[in-house]
Order: sequence, then C-alpha cells, then structure tokens
Amino acid sequence: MNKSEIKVISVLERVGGFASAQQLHQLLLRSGESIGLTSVYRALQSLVDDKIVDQLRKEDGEAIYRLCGEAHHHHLVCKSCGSTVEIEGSALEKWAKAMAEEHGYREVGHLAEVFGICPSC
Amino acid sequence: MNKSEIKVISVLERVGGFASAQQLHQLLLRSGESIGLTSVYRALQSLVDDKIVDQLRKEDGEAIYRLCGEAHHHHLVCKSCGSTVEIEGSALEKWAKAMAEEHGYREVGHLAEVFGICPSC
DNA sequence: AGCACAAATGAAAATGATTTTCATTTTCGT
DNA sequence: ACGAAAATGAAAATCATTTTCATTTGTGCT
Repeated sequence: MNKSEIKVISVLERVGGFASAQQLHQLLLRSGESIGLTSVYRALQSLVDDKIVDQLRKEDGEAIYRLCGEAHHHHLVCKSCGSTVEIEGSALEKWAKAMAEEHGYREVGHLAEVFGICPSC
Repeated sequence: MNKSEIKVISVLERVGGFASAQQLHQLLLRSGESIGLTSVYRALQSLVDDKIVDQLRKEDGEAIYRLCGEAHHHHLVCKSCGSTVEIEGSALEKWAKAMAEEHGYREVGHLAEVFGICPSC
C-alpha cells in the first residue's frame, strides 16, 4: 500500500459513493494533495485488483469506482444515473455452482450485474 | 432504415449474440460487404436509439451490441483454456427480475458469466 | 431524362479516457 | 551513506468512439 493508494482511499471515503478517476483526481488536487492523474489510475487499478475497490462502467463507458466493504456482492445499477443498490445473490451463487458442477468445472467464480432504470429516473 | 443499418442487422442475426462494433465491422468486410467503420457505429447508434439493438459495456469499457429479443444465453468459460459452454439461465433470469422489481427498477437487463476450470484442463 | 436537394457514406481528424514509457525521485535495507 | 528497488508523474501512445467534411447516392419533381 503506497502513498497514492492511501490518498485515493481517503478521497473515496470522503466521497462515500461512486466517482470517476478524473473526479477523484480533481478532488484530491482541490483538497491540497499533490498527485498525478497517472498515479490515481494506477492506485485505482491496484485497489480493484486487491478487491478493495469496486469498478463499474457508466453507459458512456467511463469507469467509476467506489470502496467495497463486503466480500462478494452484486449490484443493481441504474443505466441512466449510475446509482447502485447492492443486491442479495444467494440464488445466483447456487445457479452458478449448479451450472459449473453440471459440466464438471472446478474453481468456479462468476460475474453478474443487473441493470435497469431506477425509480427516480 | 438505410443500407448500413440493414447490413448491421443481418450480421447481428448471423452472430446471434453480443459483438463489438469492431468485430461486426470485420465480419461484414470478411463476408464481402463494403462498409466503413463509421457507418457501423452510426447504424448501431441509431438501432440502439430505436430500441432494435441492446448495448452493453464489457468490463474494459468496450461497447457490445446484440439484437433486442435475441434469446440471450450465458457461458461457462474455462479460465485456463478459454473454451466455453452455453448454459441454461432461467434461474438467473428470475433472480435478476426479482431483484430489479424489489427495488422498483424498469427496463431490466443483466450480464452474467460463470468461469472455472474445465474437466480437460 | 434532367435537375435540385436531402440523406447516406466513409476517410481522416478529433476526442477523451485510460495505459504505457521513461526519466527522476523517494524509500528501504544494509 | 550507498545502491537497489519501488513509486511517481509528465508526456506520449493507445484505442474505442465521435465528429467533420467532401463526395456519392437516392428521391421527388417537372
């Protein structure tokens, strides 16, 4: 965990939700931190790899990031405003496991995302 | 509905699932069609606006497209050799729908991928 | 057919997020 | 303090996508 990662985590804590790399960089600069955009991207990438940060995509393809508290969960993402809700995934876990077993796959993992338009949009 | 849109729809039919703009363009060229990448993007955009085509984003941010109403399916992908099996997804569909309804989301879609290591690896 | 005007087309340039390169600086172990 | 390794960031590169703009094609009208 290097300095950039600590700065990025602290700004993510302050934000308390999703933000893009560029937004986070701006926020850091405005709050007096000295950090390059490159380092923000690098820190985010490494935090995502370490599963400390969740990465999603807005409809326009821009990546947005947020601290992820829990171990494994799924999101319901609004296509229009990007707001997200964490959803319960035990049915999905079971399904993924069943499908994998049926075909003899080992070391199973999965990716799933549900999207739609939220009530307020 | 112009020529480009017709070409794009026909190649999407042939593909029968998701594909990126660049992939679709390559496929069209290989099958002897003459069409520019620009026109593929324009046709896709207009088909998405008309709700004839669904647009999603892969994790890397690239857009992928598929005909709306195309019976979509999911894959079980081998992490080691990359081979894929189509899997049955009705349990997943139900789950996605239930989760979305529970939170009042409309126009619901989802993405799911299961990965593991296949028997022969 | 011939003409005018709108729509379509695509090559090339522009855009914008993200990644890579690379030279410099900082950190750390000895 | 010294040298190796890691971190940093500015600038360049990348890559999907969009925009521009000049040219071609299609359409309606006479």
